[in-house]
Amino acid sequence: MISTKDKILNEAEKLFAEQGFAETSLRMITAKADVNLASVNYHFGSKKKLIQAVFERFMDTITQDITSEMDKLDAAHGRDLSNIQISEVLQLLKQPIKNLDQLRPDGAGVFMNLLGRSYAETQGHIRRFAMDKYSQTFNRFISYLQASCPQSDASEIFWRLHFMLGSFIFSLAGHRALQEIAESDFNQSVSIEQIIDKLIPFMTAAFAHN
Amino acid sequence: MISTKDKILNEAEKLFAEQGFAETSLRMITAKADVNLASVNYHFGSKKKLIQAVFERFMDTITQDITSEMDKLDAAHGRDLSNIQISEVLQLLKQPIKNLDQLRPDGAGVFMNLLGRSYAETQGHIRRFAMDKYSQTFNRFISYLQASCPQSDASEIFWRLHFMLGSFIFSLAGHRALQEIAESDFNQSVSIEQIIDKLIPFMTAAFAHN
DNA sequence: TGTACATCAGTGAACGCGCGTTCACTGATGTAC
DNA sequence: TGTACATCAGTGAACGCGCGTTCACTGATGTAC
Repeated sequence: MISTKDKILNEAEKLFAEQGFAETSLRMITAKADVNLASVNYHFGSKKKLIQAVFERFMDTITQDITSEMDKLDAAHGRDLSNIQISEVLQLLKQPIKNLDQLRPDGAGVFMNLLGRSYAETQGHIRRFAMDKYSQTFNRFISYLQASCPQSDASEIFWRLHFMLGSFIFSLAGHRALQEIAESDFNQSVSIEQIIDKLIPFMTAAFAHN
Repeated sequence: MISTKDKILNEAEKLFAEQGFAETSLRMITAKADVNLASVNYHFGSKKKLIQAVFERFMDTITQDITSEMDKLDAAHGRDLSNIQISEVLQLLKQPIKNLDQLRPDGAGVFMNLLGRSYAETQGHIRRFAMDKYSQTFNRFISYLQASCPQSDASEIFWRLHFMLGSFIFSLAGHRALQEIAESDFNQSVSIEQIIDKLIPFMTAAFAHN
């Protein structure tokens, strides 16, 4: 039996991604989840904390997967990362994103939507919380990026990483609209995986320049 | 004297960009603009139409500027676009974005914020309206991109353009947060123009690959 | 094994509040004859 | 030039509605002695 808490989390996740945090009311969530309205405040305390819990569940999964991919990379290079390739570093993101997509229906799209909305948030309280909790994984990933781009200094890597983040969030969060256009204009049906497979070489070339 | 209608537009623009559409109430806007609450519905009909008007004012400006940059490019190449460079095509975006920034305080950030929020919108009604009204400029820009990337077919250009859009929107809409991090972590103060100057070569390299 | 009490998961109804919108109205300016 | 009427820009107050949150309560399960 799926618990009331998880029922709420599951429906909240979908609705937040589809409509945004402010546009989704607790009444919508509890109606879809078929639970009592007051149970949200019972289990989570407030709407704000529910948003954070939804975000955290996704982030925990993906950081774990990214960490295990980084461990694999370490093993493959025998801890000597001096001749690591950017393509390898970016490629490491693929499986974790694909896993998200299998974890739940349209998981990758939902997560990227959530991530984008969290960044757009007024007082960035999710961003700050994420920086705290996930900084270790984040910084480790940056160190691989630096190892593979010896020509770029730390600040340059920082900017490029965020340019890349923008592309990933924007094109995966809005993948449905893009897929529809690709379908109608070019008669071409493209999966999430294929989008990632276009994104990674595109970003690899961008990181490699200079 | 600045008209009531413009006072509303000016304040709405700022508040929408800072907090989002749903989070900004007509009462906040009219209080800041120092006009009567009912005047929003008098001049615009509804909150939804006000959002559209704010968006349109920015889009009209930037499409006009982009068009005139494209005219310049035509003139420089004597209408023969066969050996046009990607760097030229992307560079053409710089001045229009800079103009936005001078048009109003933090104009570029505000506009990119609005653009991002419009894309995230539930039923994409702004996206559809924009496609209609600005498709001519949009398609013309795509044709330059295609001329400069003869190795890529139309669908490939389409995907790359949206990857780029994501980077621009994400990093300019969130430029303040990024600037703060760059300041504190690298002791480096970066202007909007400098961000664009990092973005353009980054994207140029990405477009050029294959 | 039985009783008493505590904790947990959940519920139904109500709370006050801020929201977008509407409406009847005012006063200034423009137009027709 | 004067009068009548129409249009325009704006206003103050109220409308009903949906929101997040709270509260007193229930019933099941767990724990202590």
